[in-house]
Amino acid sequence: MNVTIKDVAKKAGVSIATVSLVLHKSNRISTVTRNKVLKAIKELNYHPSRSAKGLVTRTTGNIGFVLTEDHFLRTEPFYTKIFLGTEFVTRDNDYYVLLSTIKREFHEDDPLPRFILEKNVDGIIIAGKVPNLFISKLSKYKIPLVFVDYYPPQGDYNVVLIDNIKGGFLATKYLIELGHKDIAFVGGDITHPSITDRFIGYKQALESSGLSINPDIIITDEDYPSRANGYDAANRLLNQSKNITAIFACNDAMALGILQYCYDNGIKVPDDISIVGFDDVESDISSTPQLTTIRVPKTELGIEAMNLMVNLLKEKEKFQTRKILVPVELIIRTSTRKIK
Amino acid sequence: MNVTIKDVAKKAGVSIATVSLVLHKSNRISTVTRNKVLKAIKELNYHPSRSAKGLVTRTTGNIGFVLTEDHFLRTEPFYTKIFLGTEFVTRDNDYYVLLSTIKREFHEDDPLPRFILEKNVDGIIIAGKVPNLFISKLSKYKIPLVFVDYYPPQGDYNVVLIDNIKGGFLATKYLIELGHKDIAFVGGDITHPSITDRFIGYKQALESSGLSINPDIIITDEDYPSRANGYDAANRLLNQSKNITAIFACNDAMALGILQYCYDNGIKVPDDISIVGFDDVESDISSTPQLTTIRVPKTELGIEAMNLMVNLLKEKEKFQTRKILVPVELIIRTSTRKIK
DNA sequence: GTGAAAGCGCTAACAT
DNA sequence: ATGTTAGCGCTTTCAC
Repeated sequence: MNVTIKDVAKKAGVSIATVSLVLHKSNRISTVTRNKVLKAIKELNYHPSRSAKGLVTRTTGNIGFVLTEDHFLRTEPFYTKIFLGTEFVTRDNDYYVLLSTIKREFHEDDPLPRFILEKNVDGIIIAGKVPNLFISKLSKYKIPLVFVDYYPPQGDYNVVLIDNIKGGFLATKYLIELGHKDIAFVGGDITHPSITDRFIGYKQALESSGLSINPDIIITDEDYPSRANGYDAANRLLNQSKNITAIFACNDAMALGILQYCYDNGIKVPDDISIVGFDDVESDISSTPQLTTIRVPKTELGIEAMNLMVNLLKEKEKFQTRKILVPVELIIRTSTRKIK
Repeated sequence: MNVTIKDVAKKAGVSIATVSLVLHKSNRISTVTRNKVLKAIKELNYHPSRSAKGLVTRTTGNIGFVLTEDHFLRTEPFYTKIFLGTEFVTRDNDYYVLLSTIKREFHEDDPLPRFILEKNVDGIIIAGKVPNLFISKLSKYKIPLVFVDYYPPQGDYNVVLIDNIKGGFLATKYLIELGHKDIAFVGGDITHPSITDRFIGYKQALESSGLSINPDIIITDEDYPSRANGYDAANRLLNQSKNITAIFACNDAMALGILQYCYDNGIKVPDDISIVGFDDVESDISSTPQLTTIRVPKTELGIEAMNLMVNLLKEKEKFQTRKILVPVELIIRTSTRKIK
């Protein structure tokens, strides 16, 4: 059999209550006794049974992590890294993470993740955009929630977000500082909050520099910010507006598509045109030229989200909803250049 | 409070033992009683407490899933899909999956995943190549193991593998049937069992067709089967051996690198050279031409691994180690053509 | 500062 | 065919 609290108590010559007290950092235990107990725990390699603990405390020690299947399977391991960040935090916090995907299209009678139905998590972290219907069904369960990289359209929630506005601002500001004036914006699904914010940052940078916003060089009608759609957007954009000297793409995938289009059509980057992306994905093969971009600390997002959750669970009632903005950083590489 | 077995018993007008018996599909319960209980369970939306159950059965209901961090974060979601496969199976099997990554370089005093130290899993699935040191440290814990997409160099283990030999054979055989005779092999790390097997399949196909194996057109000294290394291998290969008409790359990443090299150097695919890959990766942007390849059912690998684990846990002692080979399939696209 | 004991929800051996 | 009950390992209240 496994070693239990009884074994520890016997070895340390104390009662099991004392062992429990030591484990919970109670200060009503003398240093001598505490050390005896700690020593016994170490020698026996004792680990408390989660089942027993859970039974009495009515907690599970599990945190659910939910995201849509397509997010989880994305080629760029964006959400995978967020997940990993949450996992890192739990290593020091005595929680386990249970991951479950849901369908991107969530229907009325689609099942919720089993850990929700069975109440087998103490809290749930939701990563990326999820269907509204899912959120509303989930709300009935009164489980603490933390959203990461997505803010639901309505309601007051705990969220951890990239500072997208700042990122859009930094990217655009940098291009302006390089002397660019005709700076195009290429976005995918502009209804996505992250893209909207990057676009806001773009506009703020232009305005703050006294540059006007030219709707002709703003492309936001692609349905998804993919590489292929970036290629397509570049095609439309560059054939129509000849005086563009720089493009801010809403993410690296689109930027890489634009880069590809330029390469295929003899447009030199950064000589003819400067390009800035967003995300800082590591491609399997690095692009030529290398992309100037906004670095998003993905793992950090997960770390922040799980820390938030852990605190939330610790403080219980008196916890107020919190918003955390994770800062981003401009990474200057070779897809941008100064112009006169 | 949550609804417990007592509530169900009261509602159904039976004892808690009867409820438990019904739950465990005992046949010593009359149909009438069973239905009463089932009805109460449904009406109360009762879910047994895992903690209580775990406490008495000394099980946790959790399965660990371990892989190296670099595997998990690979651009192509190969292992992510395997993981998802395991998750799918657990939805019907009342287990939860706990994922933990380990370092690719595992050192003597690196910590094992916490769920192992705390004995909080009933079994562990190990995906992809992991350090030998990790396996040997793990073995001390006497936890049932299933390996997926990797076979440890020594020991008798439960494994779920791709039929790599068959895949290598199918790919090469197809090229031979198209009339190719000078078929190069481009592999990455040839010491990796999967690559070794694909290479064996390659040789078997050549031999079975009476073709000789030409060491000059076999490149196996790249350290990792990446796109960049495929590019590099193509560079060396095609500058040195002018009469090659086809290349079997050990995976799609390398094949795409080769494709890129051909494109950059004016070599037409499939006109000048036919290329076959392995894995059937979906790229963010589909290559031109599209890659003929061997499809590997990734989710299926996870499903098989978890099924194996569930059965293993069910049968306990009398379980003999099992090997499962998951079949692969030739996917013919446009990177290959018949020659005269 | 420490211990005794109740009880969390369940399973399984035993009784009826 | 169904019920009674001990006990799994732990936390927590209450006594001392």
